[in-house]
This record gives sequence, C-alpha cells and structure tokens, in this order.
Amino acid sequence: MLFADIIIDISVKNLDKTFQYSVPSEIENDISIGSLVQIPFGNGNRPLKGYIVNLSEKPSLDISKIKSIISVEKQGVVAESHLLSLAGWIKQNYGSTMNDAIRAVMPVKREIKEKVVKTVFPLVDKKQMKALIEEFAKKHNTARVRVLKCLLELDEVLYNKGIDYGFIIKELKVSKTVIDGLKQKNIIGIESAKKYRNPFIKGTFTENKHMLNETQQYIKDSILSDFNKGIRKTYLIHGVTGSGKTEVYMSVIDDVVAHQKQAIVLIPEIALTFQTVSRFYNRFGTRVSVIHSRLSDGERYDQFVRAKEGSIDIMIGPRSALFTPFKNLGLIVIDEEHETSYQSEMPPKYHTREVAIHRAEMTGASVILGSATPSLEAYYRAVNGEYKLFKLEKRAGGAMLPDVYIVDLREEFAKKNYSIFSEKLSSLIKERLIKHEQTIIFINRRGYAGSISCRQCGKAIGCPHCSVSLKPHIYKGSVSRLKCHFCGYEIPMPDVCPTCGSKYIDIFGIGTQQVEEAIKKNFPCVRTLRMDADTTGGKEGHSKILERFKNGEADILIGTQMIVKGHDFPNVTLVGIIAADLSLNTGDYRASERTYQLIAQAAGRAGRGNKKGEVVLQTYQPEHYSIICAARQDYESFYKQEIVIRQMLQYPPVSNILGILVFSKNEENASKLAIEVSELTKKYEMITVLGPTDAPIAKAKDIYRKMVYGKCFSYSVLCSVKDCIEDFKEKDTKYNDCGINFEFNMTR
DNA sequence: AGCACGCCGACT
DNA sequence: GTCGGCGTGCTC
Repeated sequence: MLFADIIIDISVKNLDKTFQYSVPSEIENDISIGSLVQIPFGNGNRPLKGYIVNLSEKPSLDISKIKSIISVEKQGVVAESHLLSLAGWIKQNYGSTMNDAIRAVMPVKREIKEKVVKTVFPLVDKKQMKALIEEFAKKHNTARVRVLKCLLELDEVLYNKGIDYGFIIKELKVSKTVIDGLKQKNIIGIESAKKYRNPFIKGTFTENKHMLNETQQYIKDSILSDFNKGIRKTYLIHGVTGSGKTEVYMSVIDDVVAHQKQAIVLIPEIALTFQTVSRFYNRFGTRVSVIHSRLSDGERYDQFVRAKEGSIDIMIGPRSALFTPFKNLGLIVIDEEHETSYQSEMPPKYHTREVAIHRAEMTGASVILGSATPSLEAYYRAVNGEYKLFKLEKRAGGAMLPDVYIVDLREEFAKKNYSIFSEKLSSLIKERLIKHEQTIIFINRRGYAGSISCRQCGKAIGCPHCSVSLKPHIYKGSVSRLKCHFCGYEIPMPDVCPTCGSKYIDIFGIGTQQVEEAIKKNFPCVRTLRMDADTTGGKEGHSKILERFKNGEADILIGTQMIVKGHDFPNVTLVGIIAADLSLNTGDYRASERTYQLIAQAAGRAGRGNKKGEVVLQTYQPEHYSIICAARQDYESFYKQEIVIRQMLQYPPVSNILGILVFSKNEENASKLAIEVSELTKKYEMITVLGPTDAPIAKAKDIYRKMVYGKCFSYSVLCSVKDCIEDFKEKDTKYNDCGINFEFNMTR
C-alpha cells in the first residue's frame, strides 16, 4: 500500500500543511511527486485538487482516518506544477524537507478580508432601499443589520446636506448571509475588488532608451541571436560597477517581452533602491512589478497573483522573486551575482543562482548573471564554457580607477604609531578636510563586533549557553550590557573578569564607534556619520544616513559592509579601509574571495565623479594575493591564484563539500552519532571525510553541535550520502534525541 | 476555504 | 422552548 502526502492549497493559512491519502493500486503507476490529484476533503468529502509532495510505504497516522485519492489530473496549472517540481528539486539538492521547499516556492496568502474591498451600493431608489432594509431588519434583527441601518442613516444625513456619495463603502466585516439575503432581494449590490498596492509605482514615466555602446550592443546581439535560435543558456557579464550592465539587461528584456515572454530580475535587497527600480519603470511602465522587504506578505502575494494573471511581464526583487509564477518565463537576470544574500540562510538553504538556472532549464528560459567581482563558482563555469562569458571593462562615464596605497600595519607599529589610522590615512584625511571633499572609512567587520576580554588571563567573556563571546551593547558612550547574539542571553557589564577577578577587562577589536571616537580625537571639528547594523534601525535609517552624507552633511562616513554596496557619492575622493585582512581569518574557504570582493567594492567608492580618487588599504598581510589583486582591481589574476587553491584543497567550485551537522542536548550521544556518520560517509571511496569535530559554534542554546565534512567531485554522490544518513538515523532509535542538518557547498 | 458543532440572544 | 446567527475549530 502506498501513501501520498498531499498539499491542498498552500495559499490559504491553516491548509498550509500536508494531508495523507492512500493511493489506489490502479493509479500507482500514474502518479509521482508533483502530480495533481483529486481528493475527498473535509466532512462532506467535497472533491478538491491537491499536489502530491511525498510518497511513502507507511502511513504516518491512524489508518482509519486516511481516505483514498479519487483520481489523477492529467495536467496541473503550468506555473504551479513547474514550481512544485522545482520544490522537489530543491529538497533533493539542498537536503530540506518538502514542506520547507514548498513554502519557499509558494508564498502563503494572507487572510481574505484584508485583500478584498467590498463596496455596497443600492440597486433601487434610496428611499425605497431604506424601507426595504427596515422591513428586512424586522425579520433579521441582528447586530450586522443594525450596522447597515446606521450606515444608511449616515448616508441619508450626508445626502440631505448635499453630499451624495452614491454608495456606501463598507469596510466593517459584513455578515455574508445577511448581505446575501439583501442581495438576493435586489435591494443592494456588492462589488468586491481586489486592491493591488505597490508603493514604488508613482507618477508618470518618461521613456529613456539609452544608446548602447559597442560592447553592450555586442553582448545584447549575442544573447538575442541565441534566444531567437531557441538556444537557452547561462551568460555571465563580468563588468565593473558603472559599466552599464543594467542597460544590457533592459535591452534584452525588451526583446524577451516582445516575444510574449516574461522576465525576472533579481537584485540584492540592499541594492533595491528607488533609483534602480525607477529605471525599469521608466522603460517598461506598469508592466513591471517590484517585491521588496517592506511589502507585507499579502502585498507580496498580490504581486504574484498579478504575475499569474498575466498583467505584468517583469518582476524585480530579491531572491524570493525567483519564484514568481510566470506562465511563459523567458529570462532570469541575477545582478550582483556574487552577493551572499542569494544564499538562503533558512531551510531550504538553496543558492538562488543554482535554482534560477534549474528553473530556467525547466521552463525554457535563459539566465544572465552580472557582477563586477563574480563568484568563483560562476567564473569557473564560465571559463569552462558551461556559461558564456562577456566582459564590460570600460566605465560608462569615463571615470578613472582610484590610486590605491597599501599600508603595512606592522610597519606602523614599528614606527610607534598605535592609533587606528596610519600616517598615510591621517594625512590624506586632513587633505580632504581642507579641500572640502568627503571620506569614507570602511571597517571590514560587522557592528561593534569586538568582544570583552581580560588583559590579565586573556579570556573573553562568553555565553554560558553558546560557545560564542558576548557582544557589548553601548549606552551613552560606555558598555552597559553584554548580550549573546545567538540566544539572547544578557548580563550587565561586569566590573571584574569572571574567570580571574582582574579588573582590566575591555573591548577587544575595532568597531565603528571606536573609529568615530578616534577621528574626533584627531580632528576635533570634523562632522561624522556612522552606519552599522547595531546603531542604525531598519532600512529607512540606512538610506537616510546615506542621503545626509550625499548632501554633504558630514565630512566622513564610517561604516561596515553596507556602505560599500551600490551607492554613488560623487564628492567622495578618499576611502580608508581600516583592517583589510580581518575577513581573511574567518577559517572559511571563501575568506579570500570575500576579502577580494569587499576591498574591490570599497575601493570602487572612491572617485566616482570627475575627481580622481584615492584608497588607503591598511593591512597586516600586504603580501596576500587577494589584497594585492583587489588593490589593482585585477579580478583575473585573483581568480587564477584562488582557483589553484580550491583545486588543491578540493573546495568548490572544483569539488563539492557537504557539511553534516549533528546536534543534541546530550553531548555524548551527539559525538557517538557524529562518529557513526563519519564512518558511514567513509564507505564511499570517492569521498574525502573530515571530522568529526566540534562545529565552529560548538554549543548553541545548550545544544551541542558536531560537524563532519565530506568532499567529493560528484555532487550527486553527496546527495546520496545525505539520503543514506537520513535512513540510518531514522532506523536507529538510539539517536532520537539528536538532529542532523545538511549543508551543501557552504561554510560559516 | 468550507463545513459542523455549539453557544447565546430573539421570538412564537 | 425553539430558531438561527455567528464564533471556533477541524479537515488526512
């Protein structure tokens, strides 16, 4: 006997889960995961349609409750069944549950009453209507009818004052039956309209087709000639910021839309500004829709509905926009392809680039990736011919690349300069202040990331529930509390070291606040602005600060990663990078890559206008290739050196790595299971097994975490390892108090 | 979402 | 005491 987990309608809350049905043996061969079937549902066994999301031999609840599938539908709604099999693919390739995968692919609808605006209007003369309602009210004296009567009276009062609304807008919750009764008697009519809101669509749009330059035109022509020949593939445009990648995207989209196909444009959330989006509106008008983080679930859902109905052709948004249910998808663009926000942090932990390429293959669409600093993955595939590579080297406005000075911090130390700023950086800042030009100081680190440590015993104050150090929270210039960013554990700042009792405990590491204080000390009159995740509340705050800086309200902007992305400050001619190599020491195989990207982007902020820019790059590792290459903006030579290391150490993109996280409240059991897992993995000859070891965060919320890594050239072998370990764990009840998580090709 | 169950006010 | 609206909770 075969049982099927079936999802009825993800778009309705409460039904947003699976129901199990038995599969009649005569249709066993006609169904698979993703099939659309008809099933009896609810007390009246009313027939409904649902999708099969999982099949199993064993029932997962009392068999007497399980009903049987009625029939198999030959074909589901095209977009839905595509998205569903995409969910199946995500489950298989990223090791998530089908439920998580479906949730990512199909958003949950909000409640109906918010979505529909009901308008009640009279079908008969108003006086007559009032009389009829009075009469009706005699029969049904309920609260709802009374409310309606009140509204009518209000309407009459307004009418007598000469204000004729003509109809009554009823925003109060209306009893369906009562109103239906009035409707049936032809007393009133009800019009319910779905309302779509999109805060980005405002005002009128002016057509602005830029002429493409020679290279842009060549890229466009190549992609379109493939497209018109029916060739679908993935293209990588390696183009420096400001080289006009967006123009190329738009001109290709133009053609795709002309072929009655739709396009999805993915942008990292942080770059999703009005300026970016309005360029698309100016070109394509109201056939464009935008999804962004400030949209509520319902508003987001509305945009998906519009896509499904065919009232838009282009969807712009962050990674969730990839699942826009277009019927005839022709193109997916992924701008700033290397951005980490394309990697989902929540299960399913998919990578947008890979899922996009798979969706494109399924639906016959092409993919364009664009980046100034491509991910090693994308560039590797492009070099190997799997993707087609294009280069856009010239900056569109003819702006020059900045001069970069690499400062060795060890030499500064030898010169007895113990301040945060090197001599070079100090003198250049001074120059800017005199010339009234602006400076950006970039800290390669998040927030006030320092930990509190003891100068006597050297121990950092850690969280008792997690193996991470507590982070200081600043109040009125001094550390008031210590907080665990993992579990929320919080204590007041202690006076003495909890380990040795010494009173010399202090912040270790550099934060934006310390940099700001140091600047104020060196240059007392300078106006500074500070921006990091901790001090700036919400997205509004970020854009406000950036706007103020652009308006010249400050001379120096201090900030973390977020200031280096996508913003243009014409008056900035100096960028200082305080400690360029901090991100090199994270123990992550992508550390060099991330360092290169951050420095290259930060350096790119200098001299975007017609003034030449300068960059000071302070580091303890001036000889490191990622720093040298980033200073020269030489991606090619960075890639060549980095790929050799990936090859040597069997890291992606050359090979694949599966991280297996075993966790449990019981440390001993977690260790035992981790050993079993590594033994199981070692049975595959093609896999290099590392571990078990403690996870980078060995304990979180009192749960112990062990890691086993498997490296293998074949991705599918790693997928089967995952299946095998899951089977093993399910069979062995010893490990019921343990959990296992899988992560493909990522390390944190 | 749709449907049953059960509570509570209105009315023969 | 009965009728029916309306809130609540369940549906494999």
